[in-house]
Amino acid sequence: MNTSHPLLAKFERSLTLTGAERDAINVLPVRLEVVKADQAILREGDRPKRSFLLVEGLACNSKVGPNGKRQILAFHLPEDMPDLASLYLDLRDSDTWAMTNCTLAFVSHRDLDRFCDEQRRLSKFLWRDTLINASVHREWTVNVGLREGLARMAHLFCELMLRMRALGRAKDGTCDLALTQADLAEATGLSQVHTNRVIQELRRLELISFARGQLTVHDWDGLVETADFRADYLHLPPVDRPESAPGARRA
Amino acid sequence: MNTSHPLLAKFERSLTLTGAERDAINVLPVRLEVVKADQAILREGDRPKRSFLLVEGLACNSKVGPNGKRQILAFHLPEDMPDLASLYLDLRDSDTWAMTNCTLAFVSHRDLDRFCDEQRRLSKFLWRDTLINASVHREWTVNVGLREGLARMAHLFCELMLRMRALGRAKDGTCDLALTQADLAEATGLSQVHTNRVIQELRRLELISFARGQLTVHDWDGLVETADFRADYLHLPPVDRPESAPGARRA
DNA sequence: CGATTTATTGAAGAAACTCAACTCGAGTGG
DNA sequence: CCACTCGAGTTGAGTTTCTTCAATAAATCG
Repeated sequence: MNTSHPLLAKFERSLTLTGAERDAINVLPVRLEVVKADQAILREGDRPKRSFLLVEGLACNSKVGPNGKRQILAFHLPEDMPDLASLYLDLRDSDTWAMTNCTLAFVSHRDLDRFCDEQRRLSKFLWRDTLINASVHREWTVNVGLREGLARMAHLFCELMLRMRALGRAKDGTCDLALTQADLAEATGLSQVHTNRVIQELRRLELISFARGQLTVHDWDGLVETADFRADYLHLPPVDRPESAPGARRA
Repeated sequence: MNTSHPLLAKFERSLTLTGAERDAINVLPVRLEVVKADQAILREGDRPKRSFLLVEGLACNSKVGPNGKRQILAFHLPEDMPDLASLYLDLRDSDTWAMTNCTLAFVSHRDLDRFCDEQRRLSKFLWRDTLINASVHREWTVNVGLREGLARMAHLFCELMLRMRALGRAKDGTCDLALTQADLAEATGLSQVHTNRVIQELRRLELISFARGQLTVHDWDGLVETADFRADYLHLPPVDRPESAPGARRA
């Protein structure tokens, strides 16, 4: 059981911390909470007094549209802070859902605000984190607005695989992703039926497997090509482990 | 000719500044530049060393998709800072275009970074500004992913009218918007032909007029309803002028 | 005024949607 | 251990929305 501060892992994945910075993080009071799968963590209209880091689990950000249908706007993986925005934007403008059982580390806005005043470098890193979020949103708009079904789904798989990989949670082109086809439909703006057909096509092309909450990329280059995927928008930290490509071609 | 600092107007629209804050802003070196209509201001892949405030004109943020088609991701009106993100996110992930002749006020990242360190309240306001940008991106994803053509276009008109209004640039439900139907098509992810038909339908329903770079809303409530529009996501400052609704019903 | 955008129209076709039924697999409880 | 249930995935068929192509009208600009 590791008792280190949940925020440490997040910062240390990208930064080399000074002693003072590390101390400031360790001193930041956090409160761990667990949310069951398919429960709302935050709702549109909420005015949270604290933000949280996703320690473990899979969450999503979504909005409900006219016909009652839901649009998923982002998936959140461990070390994400899906609600950092509420620190300086009182009113929540979308919902956040736990897709699996999630462990959350809450920090009060009061403490976080002071932390940002005192730890300028780390504050800028957090700001940057919210900017990357916005960049991902932009790419999703392109995805939904411009790409047809097959490319759209392929693009989503590319993003998820790379992000999981960056967290060290993908091995040999395989990672756990507890998503149903219905979830993928809501994320791509496609119907469930069409989502199913698109996934079948991706399988037929031998680009991926996706079943029982597990994604495997068989042909990374092929997937990237059908997705028109360029990873820049994710602003991922440079890969330090020399593990070559995310998945070998025709693995 | 007003010679006051371009950033002052932006801050003062939402905040009551202290003398020290006002001084800090006035001391911030800016450089005014003009960009002609249909010129790129920034490109994907750029690494700007300065950010800018849009002083006058209309700009947009966009990305080019697989088929060479362009998706517009946001429209930028005066007092916006379309590229504030580059302050803490080196690599530009989208293009910024001037849609009309634009006047830009550039501030170097070095100066802006120091400004943010020293002026904590104003720094948070700028951070908040980027968070609102992200919120708008989210709503656009919903727009493109969930709403059908008519509602999608109506939604865009609602947003633009409210934002122009918040700037005091709309009178009697009318505002100048130098956009072509092709621009609107790129912003909504619809084809030009379909965009044209959708706009005709909005006219037929007597909700709006849109011609020669001028938008008029004839029936705000009706437009809001067909758009499924809720303004929360814009996080607009509370309306101080008691000018009732943006446009009277069946004006 | 002629040239060049911008807007509009018609018609055929593609992509994706809805509805409805059916299969499959993983529990659960008798 | 088997029948049952329930969620997830799959299939077929008809329909809608939107696209593309191509041509025409109207507005704008030098």
